[in-house]
Amino acid sequence: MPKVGIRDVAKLAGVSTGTVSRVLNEHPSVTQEVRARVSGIIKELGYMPDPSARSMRSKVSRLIGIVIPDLTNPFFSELVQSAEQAAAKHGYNIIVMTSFDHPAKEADRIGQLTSRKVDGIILVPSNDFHTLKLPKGLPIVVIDRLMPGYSGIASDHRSGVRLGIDYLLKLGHRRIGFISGPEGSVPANDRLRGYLDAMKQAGDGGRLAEPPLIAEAGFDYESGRSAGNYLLARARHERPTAIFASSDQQAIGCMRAAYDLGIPIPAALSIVGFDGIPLSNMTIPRLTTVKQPIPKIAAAAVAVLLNERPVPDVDDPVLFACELAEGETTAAPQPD
Amino acid sequence: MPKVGIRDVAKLAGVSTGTVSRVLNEHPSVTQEVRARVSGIIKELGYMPDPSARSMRSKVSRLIGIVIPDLTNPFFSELVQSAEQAAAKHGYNIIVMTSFDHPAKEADRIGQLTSRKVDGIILVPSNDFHTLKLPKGLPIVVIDRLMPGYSGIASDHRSGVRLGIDYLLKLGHRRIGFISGPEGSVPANDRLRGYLDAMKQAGDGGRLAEPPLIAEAGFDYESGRSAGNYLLARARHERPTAIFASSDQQAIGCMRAAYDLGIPIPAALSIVGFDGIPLSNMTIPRLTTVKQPIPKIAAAAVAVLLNERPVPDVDDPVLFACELAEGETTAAPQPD
DNA sequence: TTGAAAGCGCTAACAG
DNA sequence: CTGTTAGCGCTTTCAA
Repeated sequence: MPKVGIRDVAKLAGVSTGTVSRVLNEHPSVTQEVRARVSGIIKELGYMPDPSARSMRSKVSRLIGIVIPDLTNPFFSELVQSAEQAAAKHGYNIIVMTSFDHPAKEADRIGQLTSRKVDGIILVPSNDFHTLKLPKGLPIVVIDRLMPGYSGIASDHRSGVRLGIDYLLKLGHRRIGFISGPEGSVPANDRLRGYLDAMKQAGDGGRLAEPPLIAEAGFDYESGRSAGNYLLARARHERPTAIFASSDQQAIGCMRAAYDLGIPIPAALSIVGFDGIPLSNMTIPRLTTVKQPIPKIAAAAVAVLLNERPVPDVDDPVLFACELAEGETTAAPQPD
Repeated sequence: MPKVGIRDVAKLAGVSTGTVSRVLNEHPSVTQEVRARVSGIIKELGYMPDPSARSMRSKVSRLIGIVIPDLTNPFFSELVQSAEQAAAKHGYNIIVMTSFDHPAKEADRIGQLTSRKVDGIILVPSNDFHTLKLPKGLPIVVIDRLMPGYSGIASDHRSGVRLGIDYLLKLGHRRIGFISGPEGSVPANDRLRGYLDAMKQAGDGGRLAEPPLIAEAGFDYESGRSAGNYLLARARHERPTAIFASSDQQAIGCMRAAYDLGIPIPAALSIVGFDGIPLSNMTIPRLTTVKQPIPKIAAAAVAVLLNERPVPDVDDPVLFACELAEGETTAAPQPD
């Protein structure tokens, strides 16, 4: 089977390779008739244009790179999967890379993608992104963990958290604890601000817990567990009756902490998570959480790279609304 | 910044483009001295060879495709991540694609990868793989869900399951239920056989439960839950005292079923899962599970595609051993 | 609207 | 060991 090339097609169709190329690229200036004949031959021969040759001439690789901190994190794997779907619709494919949250590895990966001449990069920066210099000239859209100075797309963490806190307030909770994300992380800060906003507004002039019930932590399970222990290891009347965690994994860690301390959920403690990963539906009890519109974010990022959507302004990121998914970890507080 | 090409390097180094190319490709026949000078210039100029041009000539894309049913499944996402790591060590990158377990989508994706001229494909076939025709001439290695007739790499499901069942037997369990995977799935069958092997061998001449305590299910959470309900919704003395699930997600679904039925774990029911995904460590109680050596599988698959490891024989797949990870969901059975 | 022809940037003979 | 040179398979002017 001696590999069929564009010339074979041209010969059989009785046209020049130029015309075949024009058919391939849907160039308007080709007669219906010729187009039909050529397309026919192409199908008949099972001809597949060589992408290397193509991209060498046209400078388009139909490849998008995506760099994330950790594919094992369900949030990111869903993101990648959504991006793949969106890209595939346009004939684009995705190269995935994991940075493991190491700025050096991250820089290396971005370099690889650059030299691969991908048409664009979707980046979820490592938490410590300050040293990162993004290559100019290659379209990059930052996702989720926004970086000041680069165009970004994310969900509206701040108002998303408010959704959760307001829900707890409405249930009657007042001593609401908060497990924050790592300091310096942009989304972590946004989430924290959402919490502070909501608490202040509901504040009844300062009747809320003092000192503030905030524990700083990484976004992972173990951190959430430690933070939960910290918030819950105190006398009953100063202990929060509800905790909002900045990630589902944290929330699940916090559930473990409560379990180890013998605190029943939701009877004695309500918990709300953030992210809406599949896992949140599998816990016992099912986790109440604020769900991020991951597919929307991914699709928008792809659309930007494909110029189907304007590039978001550098200091005005595109934000998508979150929604609350009620589970079984929330209930009205017990009377003191 | 007028894009630096191989000729710029050649000119500045006072050599021909051929020599630069040889340096790039680590061809042995270049003097240390010349090699050093050229490398210097390359670095100085920040020259990056154009991968399209390269692969057009050399027929090597340094790209590996990986097609899996669902990236959202933690087992597969870890697989992809491991593959990415292994590939990166050799200067290869990974294109991921999701088939959603649709044979048609799967075929399409494989076609895309073929026309992209990737150097090889790592494939986890859809459960219904029988219609699938793999393109000849492109190295493909099937992993996890082996396909008869294609070279494959997986963990040793059969003996892995025995590990779990033997553990339960040693704890004293006799009525051990089994949640199998979907019928027709090769790994599901292997796991089932592991169960049957172990039960028969421990059988004391047939004293084991009759009829067999087997429930068929998909590998997902909901299926596991239904299967759990099925196995547990019977009178106490005929109910299994332990259940082995063919996947962690099933096991977690089964935990939910037990919870809903008011059956305490591990007091009244022991559960063992299979896979060893991160999630198994986050449940309450922590899941005892049989852990698959995912990184080994991924690395071996990459090694095969890179010719660093012999291609496994078509009817003799490479199998890696699993290991038991003891959690908190297993204990000796209660006296009847 | 279509054909002819000139490369894209690199690798791989083939000489020397 | 190194230079020269002929393309890889396609896209894209430039003419016709």
